[in-house]
Amino acid sequence: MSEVRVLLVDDHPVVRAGLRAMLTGFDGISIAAEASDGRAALQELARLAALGGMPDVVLMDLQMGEGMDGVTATAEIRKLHPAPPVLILTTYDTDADILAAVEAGASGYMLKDAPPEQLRQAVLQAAAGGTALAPRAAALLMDRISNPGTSLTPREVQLLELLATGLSNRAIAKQVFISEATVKTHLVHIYGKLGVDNRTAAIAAATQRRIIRPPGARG
Amino acid sequence: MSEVRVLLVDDHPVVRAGLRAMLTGFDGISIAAEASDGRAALQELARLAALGGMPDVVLMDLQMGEGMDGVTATAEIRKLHPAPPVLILTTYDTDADILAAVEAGASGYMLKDAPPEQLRQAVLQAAAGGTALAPRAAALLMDRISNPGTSLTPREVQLLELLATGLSNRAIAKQVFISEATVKTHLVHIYGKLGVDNRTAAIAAATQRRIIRPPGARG
DNA sequence: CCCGCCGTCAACCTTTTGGTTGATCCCATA
DNA sequence: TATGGGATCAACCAAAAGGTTGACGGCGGG
Repeated sequence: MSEVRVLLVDDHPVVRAGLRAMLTGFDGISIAAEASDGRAALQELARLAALGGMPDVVLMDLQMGEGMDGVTATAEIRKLHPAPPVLILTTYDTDADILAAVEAGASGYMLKDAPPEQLRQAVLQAAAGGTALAPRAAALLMDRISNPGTSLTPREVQLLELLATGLSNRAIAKQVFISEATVKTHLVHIYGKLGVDNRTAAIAAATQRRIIRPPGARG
Repeated sequence: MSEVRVLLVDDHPVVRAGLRAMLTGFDGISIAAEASDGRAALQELARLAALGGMPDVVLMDLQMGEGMDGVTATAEIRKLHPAPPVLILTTYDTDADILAAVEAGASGYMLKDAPPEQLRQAVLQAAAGGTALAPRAAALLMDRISNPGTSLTPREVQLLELLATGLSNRAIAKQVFISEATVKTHLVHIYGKLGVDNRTAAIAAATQRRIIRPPGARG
């Protein structure tokens, strides 16, 4: 059987060098190409496809500074190409990241602090059409199917976004043409659903869960 | 002249592999040892010191999961050993991170997305007793000496970070062992400097200006 | 040596939030 | 049609935050 060819996607040269060194050190794995963000990854895939040398697996970081992020890139790949499974390799294992990646169609979710051997297994697994999940990712998905979970309504998310810009209740009320009382009612509901008891904690929680974007987020 | 010997400190095997591959690829740089967190780094230094083979520079990540973080480790190194300069190599370039690192006695502050050549220069620079700063870090420090009055003090930045996690004034006070009155005083100063009049707006402004990381940006 | 900034704290007052109860209207759907 | 959830609002009270004034010790630069 031929080698498993990997497309590396990570914005840090250092990390790409590390993955290249680590993966090429394994039998049966080689690097097909590298990209520094999601858009570059799509271009690489198009280029490789034209050459008839589609990679067997895409190893993708989630957070990528300025460029297209990993979730978007994963969704794009899934939309455009049937072929290469996407294996997420990232630093964080928060619910939001894991769920977003899985929803985007990732075949696996691994953490960068995983030992090399686990990484090798995951790459081979994904290339073979299987899935590879870090323990916490697996646990989360199991938990999610048993607990549907109370989610925020669109209106609540909207208020949360305004909240995060630093507006007072009165200012929010004016902005969306409702009374201050209604704003407070919404906020109480939001706090309850997020499990917090004040507005700053709500912003922190909502940002963490990617319900809203961080104030001043770029891209 | 002999080689510059580097102690790598990063919790990710992949990143260490990348740095090792990259740095050993340069003439005049070699890896003395590696450590996966601050405590391990201190132990490595003690071991190397006993062998009479102190490294010429410590290349340290700031965020290190479970173990001792990079700022603490840097401060410890500065306290215990006169010798090896510490060069920070990290993902974020917010004021908070930069200030904390410089205060802890770091000789430089570089970002992981820096091109290899810049990294090489920085390592050599630091090893030679100089400093190496990423553009944003340099700009920040310049700004602080030219207009001292308008920028936030380290203490204020620290409170701002706690603020962004959703803590109440009382909780912040307990966290940093000061009175609630002092917290309020600091907040008033912060609001003034940021041109806002409440805590959520302060978080939004500080995030936008990259004084602090977005609430819930992990790592 | 003195002045200014930083960090600390207290007392006081006003404004904003948080939390509760209860109510109306609309809309979907069981 | 009945039931429930979402969105809206009011009144009320308690708690927290915002704002002001004043004060004190330390430390560094002029």
